[in-house]
Amino acid sequence: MPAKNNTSVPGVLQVAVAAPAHSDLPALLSYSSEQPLAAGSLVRVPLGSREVLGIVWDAPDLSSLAAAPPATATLKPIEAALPELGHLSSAWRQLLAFSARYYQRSLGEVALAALPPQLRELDALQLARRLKKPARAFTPAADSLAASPSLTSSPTLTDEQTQALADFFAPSQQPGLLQRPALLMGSTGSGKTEVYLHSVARVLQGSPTAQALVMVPEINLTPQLEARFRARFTQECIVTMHSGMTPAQRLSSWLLAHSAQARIILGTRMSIFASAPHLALIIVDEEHDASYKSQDGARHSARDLAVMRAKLETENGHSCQVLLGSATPSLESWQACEQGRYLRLQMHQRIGQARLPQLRLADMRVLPRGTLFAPPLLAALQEVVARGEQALLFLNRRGYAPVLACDACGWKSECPHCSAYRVFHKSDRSLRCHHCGHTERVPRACPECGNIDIAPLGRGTQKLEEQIALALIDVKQADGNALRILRIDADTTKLKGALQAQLAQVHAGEVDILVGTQMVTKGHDFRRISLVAALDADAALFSSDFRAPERLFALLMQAAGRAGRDASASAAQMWVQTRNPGHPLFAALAQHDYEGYARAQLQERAQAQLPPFSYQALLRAEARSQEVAQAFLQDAFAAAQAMTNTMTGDKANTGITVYPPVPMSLQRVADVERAQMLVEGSARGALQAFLAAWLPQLRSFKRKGLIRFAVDVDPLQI
DNA sequence: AGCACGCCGACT
DNA sequence: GTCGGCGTGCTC
Repeated sequence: MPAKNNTSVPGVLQVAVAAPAHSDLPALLSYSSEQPLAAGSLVRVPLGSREVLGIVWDAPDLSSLAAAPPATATLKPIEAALPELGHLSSAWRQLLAFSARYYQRSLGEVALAALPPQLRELDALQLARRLKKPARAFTPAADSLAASPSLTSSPTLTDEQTQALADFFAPSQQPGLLQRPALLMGSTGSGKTEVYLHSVARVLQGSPTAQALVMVPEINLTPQLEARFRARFTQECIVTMHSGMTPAQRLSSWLLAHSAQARIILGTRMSIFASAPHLALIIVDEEHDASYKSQDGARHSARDLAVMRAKLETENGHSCQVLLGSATPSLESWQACEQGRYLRLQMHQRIGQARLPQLRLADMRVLPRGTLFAPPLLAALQEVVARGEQALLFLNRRGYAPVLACDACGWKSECPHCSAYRVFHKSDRSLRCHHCGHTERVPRACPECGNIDIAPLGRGTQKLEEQIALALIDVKQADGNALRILRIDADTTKLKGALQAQLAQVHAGEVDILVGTQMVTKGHDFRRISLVAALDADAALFSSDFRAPERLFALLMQAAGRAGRDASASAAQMWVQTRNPGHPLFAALAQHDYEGYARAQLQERAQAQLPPFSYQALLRAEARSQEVAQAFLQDAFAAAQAMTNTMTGDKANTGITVYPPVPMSLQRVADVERAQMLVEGSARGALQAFLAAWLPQLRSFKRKGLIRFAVDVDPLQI
């Protein structure tokens, strides 16, 4: 949708400012300005008693003028223009306008939140000073740029990699038409990163100004990604963008990308909003990963926005392609391939001799209750260690035990502020709530009845570390020394650089058995691990969340991918301890059959009319009491029903289904009660139209005790 | 969201 | 007599 300027008034600017979602303010505020400023320009404007950063926006077209702007004579003038900053491109503005509309937030909130915080804080003078300082990032000297190609030594591509690249860059059948997004399906170890590196090289060589954006799901993965790109593109300016950077670093990276000096941008989901005027390629690695969906503020999906951004950039005159990559794509992306909306690129083989690990199920039903490790798994661990290889034990629960309980009276370590148990951490003998952070020393005796015998129930990674050490106490390394066990989880990696240091220990072979949470299953390239074991996968098998099986399959595939990456390692094994060895998920996993599993899952989803065969939105309310949260949602529910009834008219079906409010599964967090209600639409457009008509009414249902409410469009967790 | 204004309790 | 609690209301 090209921007229309048909209601612009000379001397009047439409400006987006950081106004919250549910304030009375319109999306754009009018200010007077002596000089005309192009849309996308940055300005500082007075707002109430403060002065804030604003973005000059395209004048709205007549149809969207809800309320008449104030009389021109009474408009406040802008405080200052910031011409040194240039302007934000039309494609960028359209992306942010789309994001605001689709995720039902105000334009100003979304657009301003997409800029680096420091840019918002600095006034015109401070900014001018900041811009004089050369940005502290690697920029190649001009002469070396001309002298050597940007692409340095790269390994020979496999046939599959060559084919994937050829297909991705094949000229579109009809010139001028939008290139379809591509989904690169490559099993772990098939060399997806190499395809990314080549794609970026190709795009950068295709145009002297072209920029590429590469996203990874987690901040932890940026260092190794950055290392790979810096080693390959020694002559290019590369910047990173993630929330772990200091405000000054973030501003610096942003300015380099905005000024097009940086040609490669690496980052987490936030980088989808980077200003990059010549963006020609967006890569989304591990596109199935839930981390691409923002869980705070505007709940956007950076993966979905990447597809939209490529489209908008292309429509605005310069072609931009998008490449999604995963061994286990989201069912949404997989379905898009099946329907021909996305181009499928497949790589089945692992590089070199590396083979996918063999799945070994340990049937826990045949073992005495309370067995910690299946004997065959222990035997396999011993063999692995004896060969001087490494093993990874994976348990998705940190701490020592998830709950502490009293045998005598039944007391459990509930958090006083949340509807959850506090987790026992043995190292500092604390009870910690993983939701609100509330921490206390472990009581000596049961606080209810004084019984001394309070016992930890279940196990977390700390206990697992202890148990495996005990179970293998007689096992020595090949050279006769004691086993070295290392635990990696959020608790051991709190300090900056700790994770990198611990991973280095693993790489250096200073560790025999690695114990960890989900954190270690993602992306890290372990060379000598030949055995991976998932110790407690059963919980996810029977979860009420319809996406749980999809996630578990991806998680186990990804975990399995950590094993056997080195050709010299012996046959790699993936162990799963389960009481449900007959579950179809394991059969598919044993065959490494993502496609079969995806088909079966999609069929189930189709029958139940679940996404991607329907579209969902959640309305969430937080309040001082559950009654207030529910009462608010009840009003919203009634309004929604009234709407669908009127919308129905003569038709039998509006395509919208509204479900009654329910408490959230984690009902109380930090003394805030939470409830939600689900809205389902048979089509994206129908759901969007419904939300746009419904949400403006909700403000009038606000009541005392209601803290906030928000919608989550395309929620991942229900 | 900020940040004002505004009307009621314990301190120099 | 003032400092400060956070309840309502406004911001082109």
